[in-house]
Amino acid sequence: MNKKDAILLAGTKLFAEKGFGGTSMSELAEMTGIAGATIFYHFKTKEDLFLAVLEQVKDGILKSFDEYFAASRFENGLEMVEGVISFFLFMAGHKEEWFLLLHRNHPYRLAEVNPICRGYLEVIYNCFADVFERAIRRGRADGSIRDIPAHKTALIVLSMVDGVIRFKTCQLYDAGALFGNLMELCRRMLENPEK
Amino acid sequence: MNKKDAILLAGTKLFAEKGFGGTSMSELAEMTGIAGATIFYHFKTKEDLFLAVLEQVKDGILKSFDEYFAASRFENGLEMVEGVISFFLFMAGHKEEWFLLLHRNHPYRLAEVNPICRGYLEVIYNCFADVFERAIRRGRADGSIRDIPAHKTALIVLSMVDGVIRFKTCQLYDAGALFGNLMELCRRMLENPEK
DNA sequence: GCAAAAACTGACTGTCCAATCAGTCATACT
DNA sequence: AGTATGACTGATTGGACAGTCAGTTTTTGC
Repeated sequence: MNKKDAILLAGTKLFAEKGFGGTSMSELAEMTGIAGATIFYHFKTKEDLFLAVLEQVKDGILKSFDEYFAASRFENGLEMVEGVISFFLFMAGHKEEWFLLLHRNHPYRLAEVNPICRGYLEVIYNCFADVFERAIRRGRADGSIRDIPAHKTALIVLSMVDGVIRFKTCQLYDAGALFGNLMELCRRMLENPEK
Repeated sequence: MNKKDAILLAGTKLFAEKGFGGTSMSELAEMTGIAGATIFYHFKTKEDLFLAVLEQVKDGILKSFDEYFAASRFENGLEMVEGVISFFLFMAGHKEEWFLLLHRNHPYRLAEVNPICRGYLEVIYNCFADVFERAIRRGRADGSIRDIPAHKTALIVLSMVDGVIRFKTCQLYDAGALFGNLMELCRRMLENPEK
């Protein structure tokens, strides 16, 4: 593999597991078998590397959702919400390091002073909120979801799913065991009783 | 103020804002006007200080809920759930540093190897889950909440509230603006339609 | 008032780490 | 074959940091 990609790969893993402050460049060098100075040849500073990692995560998330929607069909909006929730939980299991990274505090601190970082985070969370919002709008149009504000409701559903994923990655309890309940509660929260 | 308490106070603030790795003992010393060595007189290591801070947070949370329940009366279980959610959000505004600390990754990493830390976190999250679970059980008994598993539902409601708080402390969007929607969605999720 | 204990401190140490730099190696083009 | 460009590296540097220690000041008990 390309050394630059190897650094990004190891960087994603380390930043996700140990955070920005907890990761040392020499550790990263040792892990990849690449000389320390080589990392600084490809990435000017540690922060630059972090931003490159975050950009990759952003691209990965956008691509994943694109592929998911390209391959999926839904009966109605409510089923689309349920599908998106399942996909979120699938992704959280499959790409745990993405969510570990996003559940750390450092990206948000950095975003306060670094517009590039802020930009990446905005794209990621806009994507997250958007997929739910689109599903809710569709559900309202087809009558499967009752008359509720799409954007705000999308943010709350996102918070809920994100909260469950965080509790799982923190090993506080198992999200898998809650899957069925989560779906049922979401359905009850959104569904149109008149239909 | 007692120097030990001043150290704990500043420690809570710094660990919450900058994390364990991002906080330096000399910074803490400078902030409090206390000599660096004095901190190590009261707390053997940086980790010891962190545990003491977490213990204080734990005690504060338990005390807050005790006081809240001592001062509150609820018509039924569903209203109790709503009251608890409001109180959570109130606390998240009032004691932001507690939630910043709990939304960091370090405590959970430390908990994997340090049983004292694990103990504190368990007490905190058991408290959180318990208050919701009690409310749901009461609601099921008085008929205001439909027939759903109390513990699992409590965990999901907790995830949702915790998720909203996290999004707020990360400055991704404002929890206040979602308050009304959150309450309405929760009510819809739990309420017993037969009543 | 005094002795013992507790609280506190300045100066220091060894370690670790981000970043630099001068220079080597591989590749591509002429 | 020669050279220019990009990829890579070992050795080093300067600063920051957790933790120590020997000694001073303050508090406590009598």
